[in-house]
Amino acid sequence: MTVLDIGEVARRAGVPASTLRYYEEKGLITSSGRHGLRRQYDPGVLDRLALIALGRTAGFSLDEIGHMFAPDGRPDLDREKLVAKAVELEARMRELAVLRDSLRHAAACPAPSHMECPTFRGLLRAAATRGVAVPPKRTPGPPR
Amino acid sequence: MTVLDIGEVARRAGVPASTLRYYEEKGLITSSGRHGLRRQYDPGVLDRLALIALGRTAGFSLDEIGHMFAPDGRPDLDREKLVAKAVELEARMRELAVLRDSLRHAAACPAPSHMECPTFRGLLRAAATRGVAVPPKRTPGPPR
DNA sequence: TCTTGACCTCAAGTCGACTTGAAGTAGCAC
DNA sequence: GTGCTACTTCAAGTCGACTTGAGGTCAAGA
Repeated sequence: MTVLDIGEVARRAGVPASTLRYYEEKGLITSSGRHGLRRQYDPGVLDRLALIALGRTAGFSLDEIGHMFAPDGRPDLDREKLVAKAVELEARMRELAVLRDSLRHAAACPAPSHMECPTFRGLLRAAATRGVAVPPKRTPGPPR
Repeated sequence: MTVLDIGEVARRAGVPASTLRYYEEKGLITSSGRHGLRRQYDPGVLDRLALIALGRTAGFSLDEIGHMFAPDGRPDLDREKLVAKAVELEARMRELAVLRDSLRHAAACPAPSHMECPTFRGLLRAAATRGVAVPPKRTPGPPR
């Protein structure tokens, strides 16, 4: 009954139509039909898009997210994977906490050069020896 | 006196030589000379690389990091930027915390389908309306 | 009926941070 | 003097997630 035009879905989900087409091509969403040329979606796609958005912010790739749907289209989340991701998030959070403290310290440190501050140097050593951690990605956003 | 061969620097800093060349090309590091064709670095480059690594894990781009060095090569960190980054990190951490809790909930939730769990749906709504947050980048690692 | 504007397809481009490959060179051990 | 090997340069390729552009279609409103 209530089918949504791609433009409507784009508006409601807050993503460009091009992204919807891309997701469809990748098999992440399905259009329920066409109105002329135009894709129509049923409202459930909004939940699905929300789940995709959620997965993205949790750091899952689109491919991984694709595997989170059962053939019938319902989410079929692997609970072990979820827990694993939670653990991963936690590690990342700890890293970020250290970093945040260090940044604050560096900002407040009275040493004339940061290089003369023992705390800062200690931090550097840690960063250097721990190997480069996974950097958070900057908002990709529309190029240009 | 003690100058380091590029291979030595690579080994000590834990980055491939190609990365060092790339950083040099970008103006992030400087080689102190050559031994034949080979780049030589003085030991200070290790600190600099550590600082670069640190900046990367804090989420600064290489370009931003490039601006963190004074012309004399000493770090010249803009304290306001550091604080701003700390604030940004904090926000990101809060996001991650929410996400972690949600993942854990989803993993433990007894509802037959996640879609029937009110908590999960609430989470989805949040993810959907908040707009897609900055996803953490996955370890880039060597392609292939 | 005509226009308009939102959609369509498909190929190619973008972004950052590197890596890879081909072809060449030079210091050091023998 | 010969090899080996670790370096050199330069251009091009890679990765994921999209976006952009050119050229085309079509339903609905005037």
